Amino acid sequence: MDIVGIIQKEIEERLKEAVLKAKDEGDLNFEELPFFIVEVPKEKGHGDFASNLAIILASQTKKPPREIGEIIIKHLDTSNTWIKDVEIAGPGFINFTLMREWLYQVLEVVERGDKKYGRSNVGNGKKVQVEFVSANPTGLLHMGNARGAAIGDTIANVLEAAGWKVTREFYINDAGNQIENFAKSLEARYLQLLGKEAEVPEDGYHGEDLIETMRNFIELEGDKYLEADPEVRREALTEYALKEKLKSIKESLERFGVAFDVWFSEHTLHESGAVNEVIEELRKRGYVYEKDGALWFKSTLFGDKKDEVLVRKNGMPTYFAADIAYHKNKFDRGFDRVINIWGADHHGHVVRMKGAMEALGYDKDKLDIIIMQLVRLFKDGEILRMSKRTGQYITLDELIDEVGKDAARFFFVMRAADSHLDFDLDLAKKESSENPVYYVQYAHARIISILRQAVEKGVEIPRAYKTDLTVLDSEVELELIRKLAEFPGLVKACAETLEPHRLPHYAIELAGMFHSFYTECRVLGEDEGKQAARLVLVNATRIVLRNVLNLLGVTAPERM
RNA sequence: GCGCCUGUAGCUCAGCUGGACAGAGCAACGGACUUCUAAUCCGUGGGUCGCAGGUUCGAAUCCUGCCAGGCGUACCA
Repeated sequence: MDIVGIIQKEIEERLKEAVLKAKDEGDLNFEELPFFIVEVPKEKGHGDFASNLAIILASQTKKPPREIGEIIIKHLDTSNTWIKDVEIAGPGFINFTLMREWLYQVLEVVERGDKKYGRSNVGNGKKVQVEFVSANPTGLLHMGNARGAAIGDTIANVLEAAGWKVTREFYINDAGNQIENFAKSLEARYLQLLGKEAEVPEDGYHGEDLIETMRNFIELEGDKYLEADPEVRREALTEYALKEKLKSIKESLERFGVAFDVWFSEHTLHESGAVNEVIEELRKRGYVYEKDGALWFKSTLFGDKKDEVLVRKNGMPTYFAADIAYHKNKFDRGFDRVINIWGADHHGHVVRMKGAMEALGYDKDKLDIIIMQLVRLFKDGEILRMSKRTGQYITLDELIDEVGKDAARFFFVMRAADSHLDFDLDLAKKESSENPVYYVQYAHARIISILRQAVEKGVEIPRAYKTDLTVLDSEVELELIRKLAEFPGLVKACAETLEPHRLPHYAIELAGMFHSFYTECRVLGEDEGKQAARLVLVNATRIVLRNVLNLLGVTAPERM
């Protein structure tokens, strides 16, 4: 339940009634009721809620906003509401001050909601698929993948909280050119380890992890592929290496707190004929032509700058063709909505992909593609270029080892996806104890400590509805409750905009307000009434803090 | 060249879809622990919101043009 939302709606209704009544009685003259908002103002001095209705109506009614405001207030019926006071302020805002009881009501709602506080049903049980990370299984996960993992998983969490039925999916690019390069690189390492002359191709994978992989392989299989037909050899090496890489990717993601529901192999799309089928389908629909021996998709029809190759001259379908088949497969599985999280290096792909879906007759608006800007890594004050080819990159595992899962996830989600992210490794290490995530977790640990000691003293944590909460009347206490009240609206907004970065900011603000409260207000040892009310407040804060941390995939520690 | 993203305090970034005097965290400086965890709190300083126009009662937010950075512009993925 979202008290703020309910009150907003209520005020909106009352305002509408007032304005229409004013019109009927000839006090206001306008054609159409314009769109207006009821919001929680940033400034405390502006009341609990505020509306811009009077300002919006100014141009239609040809009256000054403040005068319109007066007229609206004259016709406003505030009976049976929390509204205590209404006034015009600034350029014509209508500010509402509510009876304090609404805040006390919030505590009861938080307590009753408990784990469900913040959840809603705007998704209405519809099916949504979130595809993210989808890293090439030719190496380990790097910082860019890590950012995608944190953002994708949090978006999935938020959608779940908003009532969607979510499937988390990882698309395994286990086909195509890169696999060829991968195979050649593996072969070179294999031969090298067995004392033969061989070199990793220039556009191959130079990372040292492949040496390790081939060492493991030799331990199992020995040198029996030394004299084998190179094609057979490469296939055996690749099969083994892909399995090993995928396993370690899974393990890293698990450590990072990310669990996928579906691991979807690109290879199966080629094998099943799905890729050829979708190409045929596009051909039938007239979106395909041949040129220079290759088969092209007319992506320019959908706003792309150039057409895109589906099948190469050598007869091999491109990554794009397979990806179309994959996305068709997604829609055919009955998802009401499909969300992709891609790195900025794929942004050129967006228009084509949506175009292809349109060409196949799907609703392209059901496909959301979130483009995530790349992570720039700094070490010793210098930019560290990341590349799988050269094997120059910090892995997700190393990141977890150095700064921890919680800090890493929090840090990645804190930045908006479309902002470039500078990640200074030295700083992250150095500041690990000052990282904002600890600030939030510390608030939670402090709360648990209070509650624990209360129990030890034989003090029961009182229920809100049985407690006189009106003794919570200091500024810090009321501010804290206001913050708790914001939470459901925030989760809803994050789900709508697919922008989870507001969650960490909220968590920091909430923790900050709690820390201020903690310094200013004692809980245990106060007179019984005050102690009881504050225990209710502290417990409610615990619930919200835990819930927001859960959404972020960050642990809420009991001790620090 | 063209397309997408970005440009807000010394640094890293928010700014709730156009609202009421531009915020936070680091960093700097000054205070606060015999009392529920000082991984904390309180206070101070710091900004022509890249630049120039435009729309609007009102612009960091929308439009146009510049400037700077990132990414893309493969029969790679």
